[in-house]
Amino acid sequence: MSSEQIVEQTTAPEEPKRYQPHEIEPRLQAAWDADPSLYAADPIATSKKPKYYVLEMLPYPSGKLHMGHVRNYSIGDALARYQWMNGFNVLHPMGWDSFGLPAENAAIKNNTAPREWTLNNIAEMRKQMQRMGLSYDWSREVTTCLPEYYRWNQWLFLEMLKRDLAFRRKSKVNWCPNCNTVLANEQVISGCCWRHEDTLVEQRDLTQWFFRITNYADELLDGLDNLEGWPEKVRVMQRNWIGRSEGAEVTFAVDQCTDNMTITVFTTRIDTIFGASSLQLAPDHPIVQHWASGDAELSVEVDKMLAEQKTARDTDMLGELPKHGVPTGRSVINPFTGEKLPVWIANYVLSGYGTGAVMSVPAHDERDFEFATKYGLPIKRVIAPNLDTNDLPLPYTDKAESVLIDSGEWTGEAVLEAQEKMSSFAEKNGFGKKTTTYRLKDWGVSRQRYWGTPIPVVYCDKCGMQPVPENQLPVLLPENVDLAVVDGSPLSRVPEFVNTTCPQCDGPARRETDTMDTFVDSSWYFYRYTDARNNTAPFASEAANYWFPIDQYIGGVEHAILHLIYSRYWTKVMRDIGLIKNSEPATRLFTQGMVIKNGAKMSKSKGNVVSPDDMIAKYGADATRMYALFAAPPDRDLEWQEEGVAGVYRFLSRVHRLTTKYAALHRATEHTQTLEGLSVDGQHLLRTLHQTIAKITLDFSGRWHFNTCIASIMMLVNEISASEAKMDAGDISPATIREVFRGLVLLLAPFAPFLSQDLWTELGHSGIVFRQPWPVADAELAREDEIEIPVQVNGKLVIVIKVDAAADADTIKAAAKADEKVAVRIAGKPIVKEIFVPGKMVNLVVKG
RNA sequence: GCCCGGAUGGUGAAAUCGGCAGACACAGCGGACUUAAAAUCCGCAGACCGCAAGGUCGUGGGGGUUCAAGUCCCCCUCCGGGCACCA
Repeated sequence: MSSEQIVEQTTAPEEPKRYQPHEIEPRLQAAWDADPSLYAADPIATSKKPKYYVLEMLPYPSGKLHMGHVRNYSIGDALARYQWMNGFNVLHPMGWDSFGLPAENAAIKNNTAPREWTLNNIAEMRKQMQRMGLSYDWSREVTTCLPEYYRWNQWLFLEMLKRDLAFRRKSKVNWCPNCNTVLANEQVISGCCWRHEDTLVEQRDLTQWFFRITNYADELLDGLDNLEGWPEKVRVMQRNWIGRSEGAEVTFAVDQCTDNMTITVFTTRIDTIFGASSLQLAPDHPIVQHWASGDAELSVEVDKMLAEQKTARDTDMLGELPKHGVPTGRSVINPFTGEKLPVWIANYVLSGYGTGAVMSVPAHDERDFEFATKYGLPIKRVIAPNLDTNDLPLPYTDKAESVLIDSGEWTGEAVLEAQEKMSSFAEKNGFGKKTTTYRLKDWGVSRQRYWGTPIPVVYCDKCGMQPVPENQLPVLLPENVDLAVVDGSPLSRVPEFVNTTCPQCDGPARRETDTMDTFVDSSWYFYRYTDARNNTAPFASEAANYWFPIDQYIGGVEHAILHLIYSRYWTKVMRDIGLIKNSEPATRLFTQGMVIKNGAKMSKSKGNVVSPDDMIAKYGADATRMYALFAAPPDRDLEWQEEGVAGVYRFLSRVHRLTTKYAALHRATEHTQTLEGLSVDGQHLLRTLHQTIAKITLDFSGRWHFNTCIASIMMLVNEISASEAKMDAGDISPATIREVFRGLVLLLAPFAPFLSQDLWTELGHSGIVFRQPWPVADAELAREDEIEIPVQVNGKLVIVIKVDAAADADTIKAAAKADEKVAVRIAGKPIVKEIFVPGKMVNLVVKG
């Protein structure tokens, strides 16, 4: 038996067109790929359409797409296609965040070059994205590890250097012994490296490059109030991260001190200063170091405390550390009262915040209270709800509607006013001022690793640090570098790279061998998309100003702090450099939920990873994408169930079968605007179509509950399916059938692009389905002429009656009372209230 | 400790403005088609009582507002996330 005979036997002749995504999808993708202009945005100069920039966060090219990517991109692609159909000039690009450690680690492990490994991964993932049918404009692809891109990192770095926004400083830095490099504060999670959750981060003293993000702390914070299109959650996280705290600095003179030594504290409660009973220093406060150097006993105590703080910080237990301290034997003078206060060293005071010194007011601070109780320090009440009620339990920390007591000339003042007046008083008298502190620290960007952007400066013994002149950019990352993990940057072991000449004096000089944090790359990549092939500037301002801000940015909430705060910062810097006009990168941000399996995030270690490739191989790209949108609303976590994908596949098969069945009829029927003389069944079908259009259109405009959009399309298809006999019998006009299938295919286009394109052609239409106008819901056709009204008696449902949609209240109430079941329940009982909600329900309240 | 989310059938979920709880699917059960199976199609399906008609209960728990509460208010439990001796 030949194989052809087998095919003949298994292919039922009456069903010649089965849904075959593996035939449709690659065929259409090949056709789309052959036309690179298909998804390219219109040129700025000629486009008359309004612009729409939709962007999904660019991935790290690990080699394979995971389900999180699939979900992220399915959301963005549905939106991009929808906006295209709504007549927007859509920019929907994609790129690769391709510098970073995994390439180096893979290179060490497999003995390949990071560049080769990365570019291979990119090629592989691009293929996967294309197989998924994502509508990216590949002519704008951005690959951050290529010199065409990273030279502009260097250029921007030099611009920041000119403006003193990039600077070098010796400081304590976070060091991951596993990555063998420095980490930014944002990359330290619970004392551990963000890439190595079980590796404790060490503190090292190194000279590092920083970006002055703190210059923009206020703008970054205040700007959040206007980002109404961002999730509140992200805004709160950024507010916490920036951590602005308004208060005052007060300087205390050290008592009996010959060299006029002072200690400055930061406090948000200067109003409580009359209740201060001691001054507490962080164990690593400079003055403590100074005193300890001449006091062996104190030195031992301080070292112990420091070790204890470090351990607690590493294990994320800083807050639980029992409070303790040691007296220094010295005192300071409270400048407000002239009182002598003992100076202690306390383990709950942190050097990294404020001034590393606090005044201790036990009566009005939980921590100070605990400390003072333990060591028997005086607890003096200076704040009360009012002058008469002054015996509430301590510590009393309320600020609002409280007044000062026993506070000299400020007694009786309200707390908030007293804070203003007392800071001014301190300032006038030279021992303090109003001030603001931030949790946000400057962004350390030096990395002692190979696979990143070289920092474009050189060091000359004669001329010092010199920026690389612009015409010498890019500083190319050398190839064939030994990546062995030992101290120091791998670049420092490449003499051809290190040894250069000073741009100032032409004498011998050494290049900077650190590379930039990869978050620099992703801080501005979305501007590059607007003019991706520009080789004389990072991008033309004209292009960026046309496209920006991004209308909709979509990505995971895990970037709420890192990427999303850095890129807001760069936007402000680039604005101040004069490159762009916008102050925020994106007006709307959407953070999609995680993809989980068996209740846990998919991960190799849990063995619950579902491969997108497998899903596409089994069910096709359309079914896989559509399931990702159908299984849960996009902002919630999504439990991946393969049976669900199979269900969507079956649904698409039904769509395919029905549409192809009526395709010939569709092709033979002229489009007619007049839909008069419709049969009841035809009317019904059209009504469902237009209700579905209305529902989906509404959802795209706000809620994005694509799961219910797809459910409504399923209902439409169920109804078409139920009308099959009537369509076949001629009870529904060809014009109606034509309308319904045409509408169905258009509605499906954002969710199942391949099938809709295939069916669009099958229906006899030419061209690209995503260039068709989005269907408009006709309110008249969508209107129900008969509605169902639930009738309640005393709030309990009795029956649902059908009434004319236009019926008035009295008619409906009468119909309700006339119903047998209702009549039985209200018989002989006085009706005390009749509630009628138009179009919704009737409730008869009876007595007894 | 503080700040965000969340909790609804066997499962994913729906109910957009306080108005029929469980749409749409998945899994399940029954049936049709088939020699048989797959595929497909039709039907059933919150729980409990009942042969049925029907009734009672039901959106994490407790209270409240209302003619009417998954939805609003108060208190509590659990789960997820973020922040945290931040002075």
